[in-house]
Amino acid sequence: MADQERSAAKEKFLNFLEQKNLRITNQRRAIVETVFSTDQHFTAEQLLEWSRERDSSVSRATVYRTLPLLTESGLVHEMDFGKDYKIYDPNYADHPNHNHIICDDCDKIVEFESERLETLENEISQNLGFTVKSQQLRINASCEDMKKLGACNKKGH
Amino acid sequence: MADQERSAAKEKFLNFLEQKNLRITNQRRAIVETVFSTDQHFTAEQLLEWSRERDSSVSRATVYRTLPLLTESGLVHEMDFGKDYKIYDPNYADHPNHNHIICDDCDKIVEFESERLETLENEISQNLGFTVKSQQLRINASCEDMKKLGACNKKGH
DNA sequence: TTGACGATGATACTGAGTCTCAATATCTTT
DNA sequence: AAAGATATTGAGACTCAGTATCATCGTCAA
Repeated sequence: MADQERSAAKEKFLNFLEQKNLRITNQRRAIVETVFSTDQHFTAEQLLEWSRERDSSVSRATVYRTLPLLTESGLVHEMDFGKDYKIYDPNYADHPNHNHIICDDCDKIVEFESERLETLENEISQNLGFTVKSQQLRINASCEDMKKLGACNKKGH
Repeated sequence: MADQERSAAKEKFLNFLEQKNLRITNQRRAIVETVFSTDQHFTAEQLLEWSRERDSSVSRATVYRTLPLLTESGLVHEMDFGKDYKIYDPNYADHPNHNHIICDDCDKIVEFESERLETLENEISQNLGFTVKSQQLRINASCEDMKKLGACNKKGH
């Protein structure tokens, strides 16, 4: 993500807070700066750790209170890959409706978008009497790298 | 699910246990009979409760130990809809690779299958250097029923 | 019947996420 | 700048699905 996109996202979130009559506190600033200074997916606990490096007063409660605001603003995407923790994507505004392929062997995550997929989803939903609000496609797969190395099956992890 | 399919699934699971040199205990029998006497999706806690109606000696630990065997056997499908508990589908052997539309307003869950979707998934994965092992598409939507009632937004739940 | 060992229930534990509440920070009004 | 209204905070208790432990029990083959 380019620098100007990062500060744009930060700006948008601060506006979002303002619109909702929510206050811009030092802790929220530290969290938001952390979120939009990386392209990586992260967990709530990681966000806590990183935010504390900027402002040691940031608490677990505040991180968990701020995450729903970030997703509500549309700038961050919450994902559940069936692990016992959620994963957040700070790069969401730039490519919404993207999906994930996860390599079961090496945990590599690749994102992709597909208009044909979206069209198909809308078509199927309409036939069943629904209107799509959001969707999440997860494909678990094995990747070429792993096949070249032989079936690794997480050995050595 | 027809009666003969139920007993077929039960039979298959008992064979599965035998093949793995695992023992057929009263508790496992109670759990398996519970699983294959319903078409409904269920949680682990529900399965515990229902199984105890058949055999009050069934413990939470045994239910949680048996669920991985049921999914490993391919007869039951484990699903994660982003809630803090998992949902199990005892009807999996009859229609694998099916997907779900969930009404955000009334929690209705509808299943569907689509060959076009499968084809598209394989195509996309191959282009990115992956081979599909499994997939899960979840569409969150609002259903016609809810729209007729006006935007309910979970009021009254 | 006996012995090997897989399976069991009770219960302690884990860990992500939520809730509570007294104290504090922010913003507005004056 | 001070005060008042109230949103926000951190610490820590709590929740709850799921896991681990361990002494005891049940199953099956010999």
